[in-house]
Amino acid sequence: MDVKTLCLATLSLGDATGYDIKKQFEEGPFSHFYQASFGSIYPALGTLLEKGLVACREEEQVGRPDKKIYSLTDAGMGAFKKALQKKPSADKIRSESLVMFFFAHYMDDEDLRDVYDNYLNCFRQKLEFIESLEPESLPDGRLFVRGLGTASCRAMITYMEENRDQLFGGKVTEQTDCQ
Amino acid sequence: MDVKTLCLATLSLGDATGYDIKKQFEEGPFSHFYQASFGSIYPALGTLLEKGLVACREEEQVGRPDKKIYSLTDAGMGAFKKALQKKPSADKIRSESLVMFFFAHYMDDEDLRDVYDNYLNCFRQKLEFIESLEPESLPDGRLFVRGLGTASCRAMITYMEENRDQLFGGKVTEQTDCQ
DNA sequence: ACCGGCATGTAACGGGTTACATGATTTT
DNA sequence: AAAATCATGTAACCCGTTACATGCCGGT
Repeated sequence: MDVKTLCLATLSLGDATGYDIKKQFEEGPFSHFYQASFGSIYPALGTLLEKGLVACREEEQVGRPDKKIYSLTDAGMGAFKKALQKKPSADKIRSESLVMFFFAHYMDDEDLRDVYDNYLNCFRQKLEFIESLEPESLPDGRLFVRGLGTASCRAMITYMEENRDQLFGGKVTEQTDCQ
Repeated sequence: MDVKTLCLATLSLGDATGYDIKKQFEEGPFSHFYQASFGSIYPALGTLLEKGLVACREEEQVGRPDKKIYSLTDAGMGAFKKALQKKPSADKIRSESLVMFFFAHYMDDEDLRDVYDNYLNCFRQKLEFIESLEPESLPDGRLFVRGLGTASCRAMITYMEENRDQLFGGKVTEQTDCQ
């Protein structure tokens, strides 16, 4: 699933500019399982426009480039639904933090503690964010994804909190409360 | 963290050929959080050899190319430890299945059920595999990673089983037991 | 005075995947 | 007879990130 398809997906939730789409990738409900940068989004929107899968209306602005508001065409919606029919590929995960935990014995205690604190914090923030999405307003699929997100974040947080000592190999390490 | 570093990581667990390393990426304990193909591994090993970070001894074989068994040099171990000191980047996740659940309302029930069954199965298999690694023989870090893996797999499986109906929007759908 | 947010875009670069080329041996 | 496993490697390609270019406005 490439950025083009993800743009269609985002636009199915409402009209948006390239800038908006980028923001949705880093702050919106997709942020957990997908990300993309300007360098891929703008060209993608251009291609989609050529193919007639999105429409574009320009809104003049003073002092900054005209806003190009994209919206999904019927053809675009069709293309998106078609993309959803393909067998999904397996999840692709790359976690440098897990690699570091895996090789914890080669690391300084201080570095390891930083990685641990940071990683735990990530999940706490992610959880907080996901929970901030009001469940009442979500359609079934999004509710399900929300539930999966909270469930797995909670599991990670709980395990990390309960097994902190295991990672630091029984050595007595001071808590890093501040920071 | 690029393939070169991951090759060093793999070799720190024992000598291996390019072919072995590939297998470890798809079957070994890394498979959950990293993957790589021949097209990246062989060139990576070549570069590492040039830089003196790995050594290579050849073993003649009949009927197939000579086996090139790589091992980590002291310099290689040093480079790997250095790589572990860098601040890890955030996890990168791409899950087409989650995108599909998110947009479940645009999908056929049959396709959706396939995606659901498949995804659930993935986690069951992953869990089974992780649990097959004997905890006694693992150093602390690997034990911790193993624990995180089981915890998050269990959470996903449980949530999916308990909320199956939610995804299918209350519609009565027959179980797909066989297949 | 400077930084962050808004807003678009391009070009260079990096990195990895896919597919190809080769070929014996074992399993189905 | 076909497919999978073992074993290496290359080249074309895809896709995406990073960095750059431009420029105003509002807040600190």
